Amino acid sequence: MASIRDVAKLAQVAPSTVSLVLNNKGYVSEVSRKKVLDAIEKLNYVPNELARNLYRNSTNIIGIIVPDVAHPFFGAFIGALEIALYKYNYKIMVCSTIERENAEHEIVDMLRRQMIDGIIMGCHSLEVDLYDNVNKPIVAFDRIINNKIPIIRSDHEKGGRLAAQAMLKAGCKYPLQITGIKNSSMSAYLHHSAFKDELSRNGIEVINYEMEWNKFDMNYFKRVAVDVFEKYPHIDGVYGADMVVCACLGEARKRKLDIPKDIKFIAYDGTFITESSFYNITAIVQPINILAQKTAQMIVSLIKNENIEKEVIVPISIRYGDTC
Amino acid sequence: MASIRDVAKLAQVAPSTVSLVLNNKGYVSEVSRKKVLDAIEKLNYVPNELARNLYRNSTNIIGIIVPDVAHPFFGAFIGALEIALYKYNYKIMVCSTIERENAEHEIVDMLRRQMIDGIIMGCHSLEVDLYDNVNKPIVAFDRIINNKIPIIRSDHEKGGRLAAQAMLKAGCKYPLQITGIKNSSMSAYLHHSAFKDELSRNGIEVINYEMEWNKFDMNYFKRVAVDVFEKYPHIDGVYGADMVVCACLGEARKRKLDIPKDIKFIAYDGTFITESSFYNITAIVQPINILAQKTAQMIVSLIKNENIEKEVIVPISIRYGDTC
DNA sequence: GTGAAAGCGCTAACAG
DNA sequence: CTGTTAGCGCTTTCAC
Repeated sequence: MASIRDVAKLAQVAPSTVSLVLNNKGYVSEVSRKKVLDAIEKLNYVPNELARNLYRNSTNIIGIIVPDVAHPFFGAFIGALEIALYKYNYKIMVCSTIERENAEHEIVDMLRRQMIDGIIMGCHSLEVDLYDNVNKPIVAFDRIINNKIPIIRSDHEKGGRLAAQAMLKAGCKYPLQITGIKNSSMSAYLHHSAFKDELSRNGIEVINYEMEWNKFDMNYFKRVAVDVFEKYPHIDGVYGADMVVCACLGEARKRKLDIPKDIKFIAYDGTFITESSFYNITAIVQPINILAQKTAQMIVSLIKNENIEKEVIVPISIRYGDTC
Repeated sequence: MASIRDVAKLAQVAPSTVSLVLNNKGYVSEVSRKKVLDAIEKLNYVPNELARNLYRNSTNIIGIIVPDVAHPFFGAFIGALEIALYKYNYKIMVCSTIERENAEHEIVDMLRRQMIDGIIMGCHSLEVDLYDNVNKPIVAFDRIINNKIPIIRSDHEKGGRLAAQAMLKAGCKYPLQITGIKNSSMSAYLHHSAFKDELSRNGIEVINYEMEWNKFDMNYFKRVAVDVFEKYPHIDGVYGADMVVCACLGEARKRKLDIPKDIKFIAYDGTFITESSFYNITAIVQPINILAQKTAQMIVSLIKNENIEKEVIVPISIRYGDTC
């Protein structure tokens, strides 16, 4: 591995001159510049980023924690974040907490150890106090951690209301919603309670079906779907996150229900799977790209020590499909 | 930021002693150890990983390139890789090439600059010569780069054959396969040609429908589905990757075809979306966890300079659903 | 314009 | 068992 000193030696200049050329800083005579560039070429020299990182005390890497990369919502979010952060010259390092409980500790630790410049926290931590003494850039995505850490999320209250209104308009009388909520600090709580309230205000009571929390595999959702229809065969509307609604649609088919006549479905999130199913599923669509852009912007501002808003709420909308 | 020197000063020992304590190396008297630990506690000291990285000339980060993190296959692969690599104490850094053409250059560059210790290359590069002079750990996932870089993939030939046999058994006479292949170095080529050959051997000709390459969005697949049925309304079997098969199923529904009586479907990959659709889609299932484990194992061996196999081929199987 | 020198924070020889 | 010292490879003052 050629170092900057080797280049300097070959070019017959000082290491600092090489550095200036590399970083396009200060003034370097054309003669020296040429000699340096030639030497770099000849030695096939590549600067060592680790030394730079040490000097600058930063890596231009942002850590991202999500429950599960393979989940369509988080997958899309991460993809969008990668692109958004790239514009600010940051790379991403992804950690999933599902199946790896201590991922959260680890990434906070990496922040402390200077391995990453900031964290985008998109999972539902149970150990909020983990973040108490970390006075470094952290942005919370769709989750309240503490009152110091800024948060970005969709307008879930409106999302829940939109869904409720669509159910009402479609003439739904016995709606059921499937929740997977640990506690009210999770913002999913917001749309589910808005959904319930809005319907209730119109004289319709929503059945709450509670799932296990932080479960994302299709087989589990299928079991939930079976259970939902066994316990509540009379329902004529289902509201829940994309994947579980997909599973319920499949179950409705097995039960030979006519969709949307017999039963209506609205999915929350509106990831590609609501469009890839047999039916186009009516969905409340979270604007993933905008969320990612805002999140990227915020973590970068935080790193630069700029002023930021404590809360960014992004508008949400409904996309009508065949199921409601 | 407290440094190792501050700790040493407070503990009244030398920095090297602190280092020994931190790394649990060599012998340190209980008295010194205690003093050091106290000082660390008091100063809230956290070692700076960047300095370590510089010294060791490694970061324990593996770069992963895929076309699209949000794609269900790659999402699952990345999730599995994260877990597999975690066991070897590596973190991952993800890059998608879709929408970011130069991601590939960048990540190779990071390898050169010592920012990452190795690369798992899971996208279909068009610039194979990019890798010619990189004499560092690279593993190719499902893709031939050059004869120096080891490859891991499923047994696609068998996958194609299994699909063909299932189609035959189901009595399919006019199968169509949807490909998205750039050139024969892509291993998708293998299963598609095996599929065609196997059916041909049984007197059945497969129609080839060629999609654009490296396109992964659902809307595109839906357009493809419409086009497929418009051009070839008489087909009674569709074979292709998960997402496009999902789209075709949706189109078949619109055309009121009876599934699987009128038309059969087999999806290649078998990601969760084949199980989340209205139907359980019959699929050739790539063993993502095993692929990820083998890939992780291989890149780690490569980093450690151990001997490795040049090619690892993992068995594949068919999962019967409702569509064939 | 350019070079010498200090230092980012840590590790590992090597004396003692 | 512990301290001194010399780097890892780069950047940046600060003289010249």
